[in-house]
Amino acid sequence: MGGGRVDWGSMQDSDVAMMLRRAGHKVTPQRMMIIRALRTARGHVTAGQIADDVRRHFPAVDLSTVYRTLDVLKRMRVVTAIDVGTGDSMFEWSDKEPHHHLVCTSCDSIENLDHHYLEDMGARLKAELGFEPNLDHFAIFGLCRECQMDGCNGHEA
Amino acid sequence: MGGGRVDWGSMQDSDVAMMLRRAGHKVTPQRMMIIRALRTARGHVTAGQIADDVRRHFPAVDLSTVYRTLDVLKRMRVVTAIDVGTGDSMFEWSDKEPHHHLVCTSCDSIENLDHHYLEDMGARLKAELGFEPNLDHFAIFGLCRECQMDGCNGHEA
DNA sequence: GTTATTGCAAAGGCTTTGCACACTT
DNA sequence: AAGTGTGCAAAGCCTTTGCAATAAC
Repeated sequence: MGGGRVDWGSMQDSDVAMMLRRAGHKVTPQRMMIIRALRTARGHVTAGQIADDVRRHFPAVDLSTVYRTLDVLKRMRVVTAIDVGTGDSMFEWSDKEPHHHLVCTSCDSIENLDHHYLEDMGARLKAELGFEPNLDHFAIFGLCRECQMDGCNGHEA
Repeated sequence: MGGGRVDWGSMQDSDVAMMLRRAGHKVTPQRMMIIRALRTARGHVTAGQIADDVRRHFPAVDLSTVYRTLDVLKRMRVVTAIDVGTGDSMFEWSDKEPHHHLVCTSCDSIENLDHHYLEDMGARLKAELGFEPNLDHFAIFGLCRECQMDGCNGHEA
């Protein structure tokens, strides 16, 4: 039972550093900058985007360091990974309410979706099927309002 | 407006061949065997599994041919691709009712989920947010009944 | 001083692409 | 005959891993 969701909303860098140490990890400049990149990103970012961001201040950071740090943060449950099928994973700092993503398959935009849209379904899965869904992060594909208007729903081929 | 879902349920190989031709594609033994592999698979298969299956009768088939054929079939909308985050895509012949997948993150089992579990949510997304979801295929992650029992919900780290 | 972490480089897995030859139409 | 489809090989992309040097504890 994973237990409660912590509110990291007002967390400071020093708090994150302490969490790292308490989890038995070391606090390095690279890690702090990766964390900062995640926290200042307005949403989901790829590992490559994090690396690019960090390199503006710290040019030598390697992608492998980013991936390894993301691994640590995922295990600490302060970062969530979502896979929207674009080939690369997207990562997000989990300081927000549980929420989900509406991915437009035409323009690749991603909007957030409030958790309550999935709650009913989740309850039914558990009650009727015995399946305990992990609804922390969910991606729903389709067409956003604009792309429906544009008629860019091409009958390809 | 993709339009209605055709019932391919009782389709025969010759029907598929005709569809290919009508879509301007050529009917080759490789394609027919790939199609057969997809149709006889009891669920979702990876490109590699299709290749292995086809090679039992036709050893020279290349993975690139499988991928290219899957592309054709996807555009003809007789095959659906789902991404369950395992790194490789899974493909499925779309001769069934729209349905979804419950993916157990502990034992990697995949059960099907009837469409009606998602219908309500889909309607709300459209009505309240203007987002037209594509609910043809959906993957929901979580723990199946057995893995909840086993307590293999490890607090990793 | 110990131990974890980094950067570099290389490998890994899945998928895509270029090209000449073969096959379907 | 015309044109698509195939196999082969190579490349592409994201991600992971091995290793010696480095930095945090």
